[in-house]
Amino acid sequence: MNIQPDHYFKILADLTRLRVINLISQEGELCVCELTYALNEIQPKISRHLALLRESGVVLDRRQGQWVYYRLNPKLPDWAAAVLAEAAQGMAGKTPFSHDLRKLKRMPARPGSACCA
Amino acid sequence: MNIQPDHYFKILADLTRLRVINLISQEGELCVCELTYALNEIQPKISRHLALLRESGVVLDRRQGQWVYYRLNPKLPDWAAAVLAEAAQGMAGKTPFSHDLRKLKRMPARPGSACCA
DNA sequence: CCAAAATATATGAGAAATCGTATATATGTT
DNA sequence: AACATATATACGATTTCTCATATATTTTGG
Repeated sequence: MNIQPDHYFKILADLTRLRVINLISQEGELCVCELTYALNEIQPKISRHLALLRESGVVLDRRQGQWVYYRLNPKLPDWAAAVLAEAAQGMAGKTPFSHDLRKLKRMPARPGSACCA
Repeated sequence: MNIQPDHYFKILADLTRLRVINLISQEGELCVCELTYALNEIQPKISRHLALLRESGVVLDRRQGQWVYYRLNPKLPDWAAAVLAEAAQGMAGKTPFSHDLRKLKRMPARPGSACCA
């Protein structure tokens, strides 16, 4: 994977995308409806931002049944992955980033969760 | 200093500004005419981008005679400074970043240089 | 004080990014 | 097949960025 720094920063220069990346980094893998719920945004908005992240190679997607799960691309260049790690420091404890994970945890009937174990 | 990650990435999400930051990081301090020469851009364009960097607190300026020198703000949050350090890795060896420093070195009559020692 | 050099700002135009709404596609269920 | 859920995309409108050109400000040298 190769990416120009200015393109990469353009990708990160959006609040919704940063929140998505932040949540995905913390959880490993999330589907669209989880992100939609956690960020309290409408689905097409989340989907469009995920499409941009996918097309630019920042995230990978995987369909499982009716859900599509997104994860970080492990082939990101080292410097780009390091930028995300540093950004995580900047987001830690700040609104709205810190609220997103808590909201996610409170989501009823999350797709992966054992609802009927 | 405090800065929201998404705002910070917006600031970095421009090729001209990244080139400016990259050169300033490498040289410590540069005036507008040096940046204008090295990047081969018109002066108002450089000046406007520097104004944005100054207003957002990423760089500081200092007037010395007819020249205004710009340097990185040492009070950048740790994570923000670290992002710049990682970005430098991404810029290393890539066009146009790698050309800028060489062009600067070839600048005739650089303001700080001892032209008449 | 006047001219030249360095820098900053104002302005209007064009390009790009983002958004909400509507709609299309894919999957699972009955 | 019909329907519901999850996700993706198309579209037009609005906002935001960036730019080149023109002009203002500051400083130096005569």
